[in-house]
Amino acid sequence: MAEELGPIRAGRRRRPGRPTIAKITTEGIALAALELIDERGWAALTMSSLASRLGARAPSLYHHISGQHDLIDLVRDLVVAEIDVSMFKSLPLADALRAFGLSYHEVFARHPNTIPVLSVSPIRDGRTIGMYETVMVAMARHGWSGERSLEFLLALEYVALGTAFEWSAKDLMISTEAAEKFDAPLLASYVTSRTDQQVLAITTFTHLLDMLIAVFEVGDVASITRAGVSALTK
Amino acid sequence: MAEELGPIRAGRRRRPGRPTIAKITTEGIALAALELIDERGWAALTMSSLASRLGARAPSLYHHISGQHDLIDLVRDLVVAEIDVSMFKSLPLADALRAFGLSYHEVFARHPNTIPVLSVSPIRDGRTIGMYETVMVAMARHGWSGERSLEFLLALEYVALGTAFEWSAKDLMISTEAAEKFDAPLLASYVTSRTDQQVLAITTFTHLLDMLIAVFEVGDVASITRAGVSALTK
DNA sequence: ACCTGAACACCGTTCAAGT
DNA sequence: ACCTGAACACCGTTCAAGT
Repeated sequence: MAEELGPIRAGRRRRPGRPTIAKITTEGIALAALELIDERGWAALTMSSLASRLGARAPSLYHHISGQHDLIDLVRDLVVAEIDVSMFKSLPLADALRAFGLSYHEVFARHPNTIPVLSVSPIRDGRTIGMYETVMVAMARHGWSGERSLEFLLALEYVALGTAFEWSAKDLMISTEAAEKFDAPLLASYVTSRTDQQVLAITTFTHLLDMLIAVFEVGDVASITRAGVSALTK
Repeated sequence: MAEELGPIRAGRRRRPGRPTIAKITTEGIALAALELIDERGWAALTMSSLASRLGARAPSLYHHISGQHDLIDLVRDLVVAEIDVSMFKSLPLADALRAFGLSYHEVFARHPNTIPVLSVSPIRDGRTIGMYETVMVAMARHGWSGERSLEFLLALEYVALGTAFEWSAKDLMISTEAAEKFDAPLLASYVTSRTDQQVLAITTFTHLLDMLIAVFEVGDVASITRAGVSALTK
């Protein structure tokens, strides 16, 4: 005899209704979002693609996050969690800053696709604020002024994010093809010769980091004169 | 008697058909796009809003550009056109690099909303490639290696774009509210004390630029040792 | 409480119709 | 050649219906 199902079983997919155990958690959303960005970039992070990676539908996400806006904070929190700040408890300031800078760079070189959005979105998560505070406190303990501390930290970030993105992201900023197309032979030769991108990124960043530390160790950067540095011998 | 108009005059707006003089030009699109970004940011740059600023409809734009993709190149071309590179013909290298850096920073401080997209999109326009080549040629003439030239130029860009964006864009990266909310008193006090954002941005950038020039003037940045710079007296 | 389909307002882009 | 409305496939988000 005909079962009495009617339109209720018209489709083959799960019908609405609260599951006995939740399918989705905020942590799960964060992890899936970072995975998606690492693999395919922010443009691929749609509510639909994110939900399907979690075995659910886009509207379900709104029970756990308030909108796309929240995704940025969740992803930043995950990435910043990978940055080591423990060295400020044990090492002298200059050594700690170097180790911190290397860790910061390393983490973003591992997640270069996060940079385009994270580098231009206001910071709203506690973990990142906490990281800044840790660095600032260590600097203050060594007598650095607020201005000097902020200038150093921001310069470190710009250079770290810039090199990590420039040499790790899928699309390089300057392509050999573009340089050749517009008849810039010198630039083309420089760009082409950067063969091992990953190694060069770390080398370049390390040079710039050491330079920053050396200069800021002396005092406020305003006190460094061009004549002074020029007088240096190798 | 009823005029025989039917659906033809149903609306009051212009019907399709080629106008005797074109309403839109590629230059007009570029200028309108930059205006829109300066005023309201990239998110506000929709095909619809752009077309309406030109007195046309979104599909019309496709007769002049191939898609959103092209807008980035057009906007970059306009912005880079404002950067002065004439100093490389007249000034000694160090002075030319300083004047160039200041011009570069000034232009992006005037168009901070362009930074989030321009700083992470591959360069495809001839004017920007030409700017790089000009700087590279001047450096090569003074014996700078390709590696040294690229490292300097990229470091200059990261720092210039970073400071221009940090202190000029509508949303600051670190807000006093966030620092207070997450109990980071030192950071909060530093951020709060940055009262005159515009002036500080230029000051900070100038310090870092002078530092970069001083260090790179000596040689490849790899040759600068921490001990060497630390030995500097004020 | 939490998942869902349907619905809404908006995108970018294509295309045939019109001059 | 160039402008247009209509149409399409896709967004993010809301909400009532369902458990």
